[in-house]
Amino acid sequence: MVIMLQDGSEVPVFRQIRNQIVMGISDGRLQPGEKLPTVRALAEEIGINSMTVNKAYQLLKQEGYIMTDRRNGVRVRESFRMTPGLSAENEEKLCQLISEARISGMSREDFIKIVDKHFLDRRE
Amino acid sequence: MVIMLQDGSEVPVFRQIRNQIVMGISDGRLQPGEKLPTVRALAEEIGINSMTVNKAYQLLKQEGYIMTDRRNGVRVRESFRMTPGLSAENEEKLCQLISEARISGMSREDFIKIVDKHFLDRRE
DNA sequence: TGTATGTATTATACTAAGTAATACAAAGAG
DNA sequence: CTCTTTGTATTACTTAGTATAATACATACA
Repeated sequence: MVIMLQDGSEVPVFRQIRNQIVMGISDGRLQPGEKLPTVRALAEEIGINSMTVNKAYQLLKQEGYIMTDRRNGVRVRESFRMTPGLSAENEEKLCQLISEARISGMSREDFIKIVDKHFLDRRE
Repeated sequence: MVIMLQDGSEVPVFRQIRNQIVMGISDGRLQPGEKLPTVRALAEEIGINSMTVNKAYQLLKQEGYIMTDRRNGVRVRESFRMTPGLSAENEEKLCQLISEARISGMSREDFIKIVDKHFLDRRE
């Protein structure tokens, strides 16, 4: 899977990497057990420092999305043991999103259309 | 409307203020044309520097949520001339939220329940 | 003429992000 | 065994963002 950095973004690089890998897992571009690039390979590929890639991998590991092994490299976890639902932080973000959508005059139905567009998206 | 700061949060103070005011407008706690506290009053109320409050107000003004006047203070705008919908940035955030929800095993229906909970919430 | 308003300026301190250069432990390949 | 590649740890440095602090200014109302 290709990682594309948005250079003018206010989102830190390590977090952009983390986010794109999570989206890749969600939509099937990254399969369970699939091997990810090494920290050095990915760093060179996108032209950043390898410690920044390591930071992204550390975060993903801590969140339970990937597993790291000193010799085997980094792989997507086979099974995710998470309780289905939104984290408190994510529900807060969603609430904020909805507030701005409502003020703009967006309808509930149009909002759900966007939700469905992303929820049903799969590219496996 | 009472502004409550989360001290251990990674979200900057000026952005927490901005977010809470936007939510207040959305759910009706802040009415169109309603006067907001002065930068100095709000700063003292929540124990922060007045320039931090000013930064939040500047952001809200730039986004079209409030109007500032040198003598009249700060007021919620009477009408919001925005095109209904999500900004590109917000749709990206929503896509990210949904990815994490899907990986956790959350169903589309349960996600929409949370959406409705916030979309239908009004306290006017 | 007060005075209270948002705003501008300057300085300082702190933290996070990112880079850079190494070094180390582990495990497979030869 | 040695060599190489892996993730990881460490240290140092730069840059940018956040927040505070102390003023000062223009504006407009009482």
